[in-house]
Amino acid sequence: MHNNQFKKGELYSFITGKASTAIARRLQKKLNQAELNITIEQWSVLYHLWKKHGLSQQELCNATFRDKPSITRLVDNLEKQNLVKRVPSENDRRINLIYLTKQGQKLEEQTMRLADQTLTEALKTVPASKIEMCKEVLQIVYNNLT
Amino acid sequence: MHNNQFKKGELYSFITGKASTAIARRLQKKLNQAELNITIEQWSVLYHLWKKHGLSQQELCNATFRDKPSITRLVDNLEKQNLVKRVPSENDRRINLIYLTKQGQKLEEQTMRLADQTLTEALKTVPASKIEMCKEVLQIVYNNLT
DNA sequence: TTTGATTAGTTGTATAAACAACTATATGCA
DNA sequence: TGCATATAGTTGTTTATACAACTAATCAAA
Repeated sequence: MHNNQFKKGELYSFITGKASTAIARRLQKKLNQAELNITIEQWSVLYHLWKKHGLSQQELCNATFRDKPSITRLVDNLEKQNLVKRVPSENDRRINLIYLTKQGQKLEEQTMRLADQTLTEALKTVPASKIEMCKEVLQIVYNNLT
Repeated sequence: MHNNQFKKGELYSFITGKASTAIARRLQKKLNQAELNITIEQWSVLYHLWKKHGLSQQELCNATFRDKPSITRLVDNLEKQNLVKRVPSENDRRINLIYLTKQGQKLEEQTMRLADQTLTEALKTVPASKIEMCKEVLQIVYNNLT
C-alpha cells in the first residue's frame, strides 16, 4: 500500500483523536461517578504536582502542553477548590510556585486508581507488544510536530 | 513486561492525547496561515458534509462524536460564516438537513491538501506497517470504550 | 547603571465541550 | 383517536483552549 494512499483514509481519526477523546471521557465519567468534582484537565495538572511539588506555572505549561493563559485559569480553578495554592517564589518574584493543599494531596491515590482502571479497560485485549509499538509511533508523531 | 506496570508509565500521554493534540494544532496553524478562517472543529464537520451532502445534525453528532448542543453551535457558526445552510426536512419537521454553500464546497480541496500535508509531516519516518498497527490499536481502544 | 530584550504571569475575547433542562415533532400502542 | 414516549434540535451554564495584548520582574549588554 502506498503510504500516501493509506494516510488519506485514516486522516479523520488521526486528526480528531477519537481514541484519546474516548479515554478522557471515560476517565471523566469515573471522576464524576466518584463525585470527586474535578475535570480531567485539572487532574492532568495535579498529576504533575503529585510527582513534583512546587512547580512554577511555566513548568506546568511545559509539562501539560498548555499555554500560559490556560494554566493561569486552571490554577485559578484549582485554587478556588482548595486543591492547590500559589506561593510567590522568593528568588524570583515573577514566579508562582504551585503547591498542593492537603485536600489536593488526598486525591492522588483514588484518582490514579481510576485512571489506571480506565487504561485497563481501554487496552483490554491489546497485546503489550502492540501497545508498546503504538506508544512509539505516537511519540514519534509528537516529536515530528514539536 | 507486566501489562499493568507498562500502563502506569504511559498513563499520562494516553489520557491527554499528546499526539493527536499536536496533529490538530499543526493543522489549525496551517488553516490560519492560509487565512481560511475556520477551526479544526468546523473542518471536521465540513469533512463529513463533503463526503455526503444533506446530513442531519444528529448524523453529524454521530459522525463527529459530539453531542447535540456542540453540533448546534458548530452549525450556528458555520452558518454565520456562510459555509453551510440549515434546510428543514420535508418528511420530518424536527430535522434540519445541513447543506454546503458554494463557499463551503470550495474549501474542500485546499483544506484536504493541508490535512494531508499535516499527516505527512506527522507520520514522516514512521513505516507504513507500524502506522497500520497503531491505527488498529486505536480502533480497538475506541471500541473498548464505546 | 541604564535601557532594551526576555521571561512569568494575567486579562480580554472568541470558540468549543459537557451536562441539564427545555420545545417541538413524530411514533406507537391501547 | 389519544396519550405516553422517543427523537431532533435549542438554550443556559461552567470549564477549557487559543490568541493577542498587557504588566511586572529579571537579565544582559553598552
